[in-house]
Amino acid sequence: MFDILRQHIENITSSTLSEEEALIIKNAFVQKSLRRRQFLLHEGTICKYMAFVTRGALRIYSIDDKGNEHIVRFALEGWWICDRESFSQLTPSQYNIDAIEDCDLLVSTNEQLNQMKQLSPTYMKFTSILDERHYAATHRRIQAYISYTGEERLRDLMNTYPQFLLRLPQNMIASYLGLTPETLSRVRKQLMEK
Amino acid sequence: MFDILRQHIENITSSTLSEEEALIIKNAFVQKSLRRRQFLLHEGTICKYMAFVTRGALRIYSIDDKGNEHIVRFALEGWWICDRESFSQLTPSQYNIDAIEDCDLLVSTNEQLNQMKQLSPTYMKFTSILDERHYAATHRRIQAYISYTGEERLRDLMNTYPQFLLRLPQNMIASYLGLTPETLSRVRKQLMEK
DNA sequence: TTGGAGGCTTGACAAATGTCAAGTAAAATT
DNA sequence: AATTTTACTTGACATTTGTCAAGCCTCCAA
Repeated sequence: MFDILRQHIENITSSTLSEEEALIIKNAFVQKSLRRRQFLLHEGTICKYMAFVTRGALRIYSIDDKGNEHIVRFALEGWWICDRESFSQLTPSQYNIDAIEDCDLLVSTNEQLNQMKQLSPTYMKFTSILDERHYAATHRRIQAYISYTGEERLRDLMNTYPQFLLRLPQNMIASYLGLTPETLSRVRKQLMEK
Repeated sequence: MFDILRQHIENITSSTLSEEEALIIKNAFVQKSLRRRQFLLHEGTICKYMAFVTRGALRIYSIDDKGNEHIVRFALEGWWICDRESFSQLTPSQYNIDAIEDCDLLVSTNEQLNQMKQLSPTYMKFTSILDERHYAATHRRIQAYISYTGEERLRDLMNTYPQFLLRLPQNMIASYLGLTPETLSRVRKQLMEK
């Protein structure tokens, strides 16, 4: 299972990990499995783990005053998930993370990650590439919200992450897009007709 | 002018810069001034500079098919601005950055920043703290868009960045919130009446 | 001083999205 | 397989937001 992570790091950084470095990284992670609907993080608690997904799907979401869920992000195989604000500043999280499907994860703590950055230049490079990508992705997402209608955001999602539409339930897609399930249903229909 | 940046770095990192480190950092930046309406970045070009604002205000925005401007972010004194995707990956930017007021900036290139990270542990710490903060801020912003109405986003802005409302024109605030100027005007009125 | 130009507000109407309720389809559980 | 729960769709209507047009105000430049 660690091989998936190893290959992922090597792909992203275009480097080969020495056996020594690979061992350091391997030792920094613990294997963890979640059944559907189990939680990795509960609102109000501190996010202790950064998780790499080797199988399954998760979501991070908040719950507003009226009890509505708002999904901020999904994570599928090869993605990372955690509430980074809570994780790095040790503050109680406003978010929940739970499994949409049964999942296999490799989890690590903040101390272990920091140590790894010290010990492995490749891992350091890896995290900074991920940070850049995340930066770009969130920028694009904000852009989409301030500029696009629901239909345009759906079309954008179809181009950017078509897997989501095949794999995740409509009500979650709707929440991710900032729409109600009813509106998404109608917008989908309109889009079909074109 | 460099003293503002130096103190900023010291504040954020809770460290004191040695004279040697301070010099390294100082040498990595060049002073640059912009008059109102002058551009730091034009759409379609590569973003060569990361800018620290010592005086004035700027915005980063895109222009859609219909010619509407969409402001992604503002930068006031003590803030940083650049299109980081273009900056670090050397791709043409989809964004424009221009001065809302006359500005004084300290600008640096990607190579210089990377070199600085190598040479100054304090600067390295500084950038990772900023990354974390940026991460948290964009998360909150996405959150606001998927959960809030226009009125709620305005109220949120009043709590988070009250300076914006005093200093920046309404039409830009509207664009930042993803509303038309007309809608913002009405929403403001409603909020006053409460 | 005066004449724009741009920014802000308001009104009337249109389009997009939300809410509530009902019905149907699909999936999970027994 | 039967039952129960959950997800999805649709209709009717309410709310929010956008669009277009007009008017007012302020600031700046001629």
